[in-house]
Amino acid sequence: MRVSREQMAENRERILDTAATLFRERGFDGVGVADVMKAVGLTHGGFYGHFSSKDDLAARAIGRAFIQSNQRAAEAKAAGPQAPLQAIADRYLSPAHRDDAGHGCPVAALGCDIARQGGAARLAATEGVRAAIKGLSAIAPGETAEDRRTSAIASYATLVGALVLSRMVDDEALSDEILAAAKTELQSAQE
Amino acid sequence: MRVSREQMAENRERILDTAATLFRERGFDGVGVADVMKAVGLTHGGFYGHFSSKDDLAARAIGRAFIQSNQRAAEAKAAGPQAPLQAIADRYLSPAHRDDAGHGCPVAALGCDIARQGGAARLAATEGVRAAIKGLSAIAPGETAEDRRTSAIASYATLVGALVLSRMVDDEALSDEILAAAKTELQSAQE
DNA sequence: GAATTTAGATGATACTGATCATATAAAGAG
DNA sequence: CTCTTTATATGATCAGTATCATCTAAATTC
Repeated sequence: MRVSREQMAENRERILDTAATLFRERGFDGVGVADVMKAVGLTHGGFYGHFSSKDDLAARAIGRAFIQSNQRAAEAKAAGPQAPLQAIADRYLSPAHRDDAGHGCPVAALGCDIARQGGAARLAATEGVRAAIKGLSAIAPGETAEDRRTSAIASYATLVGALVLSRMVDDEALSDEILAAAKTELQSAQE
Repeated sequence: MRVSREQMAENRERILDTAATLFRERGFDGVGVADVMKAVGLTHGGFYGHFSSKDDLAARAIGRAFIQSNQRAAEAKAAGPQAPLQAIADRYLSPAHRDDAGHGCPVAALGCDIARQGGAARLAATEGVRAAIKGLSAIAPGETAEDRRTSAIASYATLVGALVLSRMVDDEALSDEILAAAKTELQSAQE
């Protein structure tokens, strides 16, 4: 059955958002086109009216996930009394973020998947990483702009690595310890 | 056709090694049982004489990858004139390691895949991470053992995150910059 | 409000992949 | 040297999965 023009646009948005979440939860190969469409409440056949292929969807979903993620980081900067980098680390390294990969950082959720992906998906991710580094550079410590950029990249890496490790391990105490250790180290690097 | 007892044991080893490499290169879902067996030079049917399932293989392959990886780190510690942590970082954050995921760190290559994996695979990875942290703790800076462990975990996270980021991006200059930035920051954290 | 367009539904196709039943030929036991 | 065992090979099954052709009913358009 046909739906209105704006309903269609909304459906497309929901497909993208749903895909961005499902991919982060289960990985690219863990989610089928039909899974995404079913989660949205549509049937699989209509998919190719919106996207040219699953890869196309993946690339756009990655782009969307990065935009949301970088936006959340920008929000965290502003809010709260702490230093901006500490505010970001507190959110990023929280158990809540660890336990909800579907709505979290796409690098931690899909980093190694993206590294194996081709063309468009890699490009979208590269833009996202660039934007994230730029955002962090504005609040990283350091005398020169170069120093701040170096520090921003290293902090980004620490955040990502700690979250990946904390999600991998099968022991909650160790997982919490990893998050806490990264937070502590980022704090002392700040001075 | 049947092969000798030791030939069979050797075949099993080769299946494990091959799987450990292929999984790191292409991810769990990117490699089929038949792919592994073909790479070893056997046919797919014989697989279930060696392992009870693909998940079983995955768990054992992860264990093997961690042992090899931690061993390489231990070797790097001893060799060379630099501080041990710097020696490890130099190897870990080298373009050679970035460009050869199949023989490198299983966390950077499969971290997010493992996080989605169940049971045995997670357990094997947890042991591997624990061992890696222990190894790094012995050479990390800090007054108390606790400080050293915290520092070791954070350094581990920085290494992993930087490698993942460097593999994700589609721009070699940026990729190199990420590796260099993490190396620099680990060096200055050392003092 | 009739004619036209089209978003999404239905169903088919062509692959791929995990798992297993059975066959076979070579190893190891006697 | 024969008999038994068994590591692999062959081939089948069953379940998914991406993609596409076709249909249909509702939204636009005139």
